[in-house]
Amino acid sequence: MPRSFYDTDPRDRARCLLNKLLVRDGRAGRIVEVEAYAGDEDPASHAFGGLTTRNATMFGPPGHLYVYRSYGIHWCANAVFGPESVAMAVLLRALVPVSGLAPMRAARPAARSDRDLCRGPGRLTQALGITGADDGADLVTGDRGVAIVDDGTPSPELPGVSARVGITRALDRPWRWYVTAEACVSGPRRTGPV
DNA sequence: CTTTGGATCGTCT
DNA sequence: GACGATCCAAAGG
Repeated sequence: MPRSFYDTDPRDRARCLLNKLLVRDGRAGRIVEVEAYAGDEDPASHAFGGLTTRNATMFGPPGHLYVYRSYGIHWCANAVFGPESVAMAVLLRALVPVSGLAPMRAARPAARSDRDLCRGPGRLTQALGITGADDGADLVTGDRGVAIVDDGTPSPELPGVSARVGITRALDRPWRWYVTAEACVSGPRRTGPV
């Protein structure tokens, strides 16, 4: 994806990431669930309240990877959106495994089936081997082996839409999008289509 | 299938 | 000193 793809408001463009590929060295998965976080306008965003050491990558140029530690245990991966100094991002919540299944299984012995390899934000980073060391990687150039690429598969015309998962504030904002009827979408219950 | 509780630690108050 | 943009195993229907 070109840099310009990311240099805009993720609330308008996050759904365009659906069906794109997240690639990590020999492993790849199709993005089927995303959430937009709108910086200082969004009480649920890590950037709400301004620049800190943790969220600094979100304030940088678009098209980079923002990785943070969740609940002290897991890593979660975002694509940074919007111009420099504007801290917006899209959380990648689920993938359909496409290639490199063997190393994914090795990285996630707890997964009972391939469906669970990348179903959830903490799980997909574990399956692809993404950690805090990858924070700041350039998704456009793939300078550190992580990239988002378009293989020609179009995004769904009518993605599912819902409130974001796992947050306690700004629950009224419908900024989660997913591929309807896709078994690898996360959550105990999948919300219905639009 | 659903619910529940524990793990674990960097970050910000 | 509290609290997460979570996951997993265990237990009950």
